[in-house]
Amino acid sequence: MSDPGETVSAKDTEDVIMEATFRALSEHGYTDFRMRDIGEEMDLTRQVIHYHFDGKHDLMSSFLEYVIDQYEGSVEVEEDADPRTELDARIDQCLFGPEFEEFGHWDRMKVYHELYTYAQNDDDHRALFDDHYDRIRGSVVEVVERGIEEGEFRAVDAELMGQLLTDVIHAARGRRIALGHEDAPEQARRAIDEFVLDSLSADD
Amino acid sequence: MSDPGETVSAKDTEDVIMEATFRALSEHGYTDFRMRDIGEEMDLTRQVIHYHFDGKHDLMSSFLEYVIDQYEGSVEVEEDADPRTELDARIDQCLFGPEFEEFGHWDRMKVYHELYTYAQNDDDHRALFDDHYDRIRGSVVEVVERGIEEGEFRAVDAELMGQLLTDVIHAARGRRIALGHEDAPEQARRAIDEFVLDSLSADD
DNA sequence: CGCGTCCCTTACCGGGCGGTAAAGTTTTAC
DNA sequence: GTAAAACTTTACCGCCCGGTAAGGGACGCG
Repeated sequence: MSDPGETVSAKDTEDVIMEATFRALSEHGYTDFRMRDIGEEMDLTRQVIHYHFDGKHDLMSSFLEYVIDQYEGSVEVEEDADPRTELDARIDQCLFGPEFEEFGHWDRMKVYHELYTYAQNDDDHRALFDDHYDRIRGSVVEVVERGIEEGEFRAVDAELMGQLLTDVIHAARGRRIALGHEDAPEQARRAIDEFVLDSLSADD
Repeated sequence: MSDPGETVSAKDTEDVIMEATFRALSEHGYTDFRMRDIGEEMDLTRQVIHYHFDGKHDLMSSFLEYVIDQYEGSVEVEEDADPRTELDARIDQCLFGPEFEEFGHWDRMKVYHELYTYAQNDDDHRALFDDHYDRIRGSVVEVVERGIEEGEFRAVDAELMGQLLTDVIHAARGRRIALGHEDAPEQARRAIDEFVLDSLSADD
């Protein structure tokens, strides 16, 4: 049969490995994470990994791209809304996940943030995150710029504003994950509203 | 001789081990960090560690306390200054280090941030960081509250403001360390000034 | 001196890790 | 139909890590 739903292609198996890697990483944490753990998270034996990937490092590089692609693919914002609405939507999505508190969202974020910190010791991984971060920040900057053009926002330094917002979002997520502050995202949302966006509106 | 500068006390050795641990961690990164690396960073053999500490985990717990104590001990702010000045000083110290760009400051921060992220997988470590974070945030909140009382700041939610500031600081440091954005602390400083503290002053 | 205590070293080990070799098994190609 | 190609498994290995056992030297105290 050539039914792509039945036959097992290399791509399918690689996705299975990626998801198993994600689960293993999520359960054990980066430092205690072993190749064997991946095997225990899927129906295949752990040795298939060496057929599809060239060792642990290569696997992690591919996994990092997988995670980043998934993150960026999950962002859905209607771009024709007015700037303030779009900005709110983007912030909410970064802080609370695509579908508010979707199951597994914080597990994914936990892995994401762990990889982010570890990336400082690996130039390739660092570059991947750097590009990714730039795209996230860029999308926020664009909205701010549009808001300024349309006269809805004050004429602030859009780059700086975008940077600040992304930083706050990132910190709040990190705090929820690393310290267990479950209300960190909501706090960040309030703080952004009261102290940052408040001064952004054009009428003052 | 009972000269404490000549005899080798347990405390001295433990400090030597702590500093060697710091260097090893700084060079190899948390995940590739081995007990053996500590031995290579000091004149003693690595086995002495097992005399002073009860295994790798116990060592890391002690090291975490050591790092946190050092961090908090390095904070020096004249508390009799007016609120805005003290707030500025605290922010600068968190962003740029005790003595502006003191040598080794960012190496220490790198280790600090790595431990912070890893703490999510260890309840004891997480608790240590949680308390620490609370003290840092608390000191910022206090200044804000004082500023409000003295009429220098608007009557904002001091807790929320303190949280926001600490989060921004944390994110900027993390970005400099993990992504190599050397100007992240300066950007954060500007953003805080222009978008946050600007709206904090009482006259508006 | 001699004995105990504290601190450190030398030598060694068991276990578990990532990785490989070779033998299936299934799918594709002609 | 059959041979090659693609994929997976079983079995195995060498290395390196954290940890321990045993001993040696320096100091304190009788």
